[in-house]
Amino acid sequence: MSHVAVENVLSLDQQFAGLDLNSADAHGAGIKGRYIPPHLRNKEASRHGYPRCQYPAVDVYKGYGDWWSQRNDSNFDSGHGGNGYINGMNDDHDSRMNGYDRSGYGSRGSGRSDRGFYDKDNSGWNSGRDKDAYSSFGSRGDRGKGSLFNERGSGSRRTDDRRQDGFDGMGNRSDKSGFGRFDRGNSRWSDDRNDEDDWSKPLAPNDRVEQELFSGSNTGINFEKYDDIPVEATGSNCPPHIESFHDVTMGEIIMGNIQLTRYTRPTPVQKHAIPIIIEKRDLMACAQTGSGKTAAFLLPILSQIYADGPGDAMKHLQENGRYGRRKQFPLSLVLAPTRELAVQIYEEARKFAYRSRVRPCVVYGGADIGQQIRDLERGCHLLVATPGRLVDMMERGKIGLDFCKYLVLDEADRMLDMGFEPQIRRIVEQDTMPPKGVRQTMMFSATFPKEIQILARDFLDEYIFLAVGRVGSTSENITQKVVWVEEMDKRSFLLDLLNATGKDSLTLVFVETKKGADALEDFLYHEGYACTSIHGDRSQRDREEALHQFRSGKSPILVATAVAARGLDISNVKHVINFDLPSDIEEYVHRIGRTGRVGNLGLATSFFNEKNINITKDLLDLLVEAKQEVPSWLENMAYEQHHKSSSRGRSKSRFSGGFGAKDYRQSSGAGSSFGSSRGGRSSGHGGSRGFGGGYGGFYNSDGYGGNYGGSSQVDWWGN
DNA sequence: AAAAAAG
Repeated sequence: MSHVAVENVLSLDQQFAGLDLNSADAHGAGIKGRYIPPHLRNKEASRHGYPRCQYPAVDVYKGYGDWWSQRNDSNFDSGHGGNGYINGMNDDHDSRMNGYDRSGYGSRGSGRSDRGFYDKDNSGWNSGRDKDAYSSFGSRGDRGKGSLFNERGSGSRRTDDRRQDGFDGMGNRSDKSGFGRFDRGNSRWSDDRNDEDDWSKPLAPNDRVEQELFSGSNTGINFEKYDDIPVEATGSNCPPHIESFHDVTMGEIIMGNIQLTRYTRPTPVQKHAIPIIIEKRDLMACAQTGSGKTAAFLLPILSQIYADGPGDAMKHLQENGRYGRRKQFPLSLVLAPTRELAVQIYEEARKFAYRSRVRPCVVYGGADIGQQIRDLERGCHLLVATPGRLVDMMERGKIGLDFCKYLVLDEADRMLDMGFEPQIRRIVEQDTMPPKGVRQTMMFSATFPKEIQILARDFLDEYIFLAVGRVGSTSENITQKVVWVEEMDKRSFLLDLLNATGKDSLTLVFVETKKGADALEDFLYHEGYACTSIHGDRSQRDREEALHQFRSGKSPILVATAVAARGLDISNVKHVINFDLPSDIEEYVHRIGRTGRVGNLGLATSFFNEKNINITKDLLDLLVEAKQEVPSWLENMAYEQHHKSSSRGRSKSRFSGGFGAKDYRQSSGAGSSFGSSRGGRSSGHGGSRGFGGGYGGFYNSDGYGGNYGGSSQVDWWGN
């Protein structure tokens, strides 16, 4: 999770100009001619070195564009979709930097990592030079504690009230002087007491750690884009949302670390979730991918832990003397569905725990448990875990949840679905964790099917339901494309997409099976592409290495299964390709959410064919809601499907319904029932309905795509 | 029938 607020309000077009999607036709789109599938082209080129962009001009995106732009409304043509996308895919040169300049990012100079845009020197907090600023700041915090933290738990404090007690000054503290401004003389708390139970004061800074934690790049962001998103917050006495991190009291440690992460403004979900959590309310929160959910729970939870101190857990440890270390009693538990996501949340927690007494830990399967145990024994106050390894740790007596006051289910709908629910109940209900109502429970996800919401209530008490945007909707910062591609054509088409992608962009390719991931990675590798893959059958070491190679750009193409669909925050993912579409719409939402994060723009291309009929309607609805272009064939298919079988709503029967691919093709393959809603585009269209207009036209022109109807040799799951 | 998550 990374985000930084940007002052500029950028239109979508402007943002596109700032991405790699902008450069003028380079070598990609110039030549129009017969389409030659990549594997029939100059194979020699791919043998030597790096074939990307070396292929003769391929007009894929031109075709793509024709097809997209033949919509009647012209705003698509002139807007971001038409030119930006099509041209941009061909090459990227250095359009990003130019784009930044053009769109008001000029002051950032070198683009993403340049800090000139921000406060160059984030006050005494940053460098640690100004220790005085610190202790004085500490005293201010304690003043707050006297009038504020003692009230904790007394019920209905309003955020407004809390701002009266001396914390207002933080509101303007964006400059260096801010940190040192507070009464240096008043140090009776911070210096004299030196109380280990007072966790609200920052520990000494550490340049090395600070460098490690905060040197990571931060991408630009445009929150304003989200500002008109409808927000639904239901539940009794819902606390008012905040507009600034300073509108609520989170204490000096959190505020300092917010500065270090260069977050300047809360995202919409943070604006709403933070005060709710600070008020100790249970929460079920739904917010779009890439909208800052992780910080939305980490900030208020950690701030409460800092304010309240270790409490019972520490007493317990003390009473158990040196043996107390053997079993750790975290104050907060965050559960995540994949190991890599757990690690990512842990890394984020480390940032906000910097200079605090809170020690975050992470445990997950596939890694050396002895090492994890040793790390736990050094102290664990906030634990991030995947369920299986946590249960293991609990059964080994290494973790006790007796004092766990804060429970977070990240990707909550996944954590409560069939595969995980028993383990979650084992952890939350059948052990020593405080019951709901005593602990505070928070759930976050971008998707939250109704039936899972109902299930989730088992774990919540008097909760607030928060939805930022419609539940399950996608960010409008993601341009979504759906293309009809038969199984046999997928690889060829994928190569075209990859060849048209800028070298600096990361492309994430999703497949449905582990086997498929291996096969596709192998194929791409032999075609000379720098790619890697991640799936659940690979060793944990390999998984983490693959993710690292991808993140760092050494392997700008990552082939992945569902393991990478949720939560992973990888900057610079410009393109998500659903080589295989998933079978449910939630998975789709999460997958494409790996791009277009925190105000950046992204592109998602999905290969659709007769195997994906089960997702037709949900996909259509999603595209419409996200204001995306909808291929007419998809509309027609949804229509057909609707009238073929009575509506089953969104049921679990994703694979049932007696609506097989074969049936479908018989009923519509001739094209007649597929009467194109755009009429005039029918020449050369008959046998290529799937490609929709322009694309199909050229794709079929050399006969290559003529066999579009041919079924692949493999069955539904590739076996 | 798949992926994921303990070993």
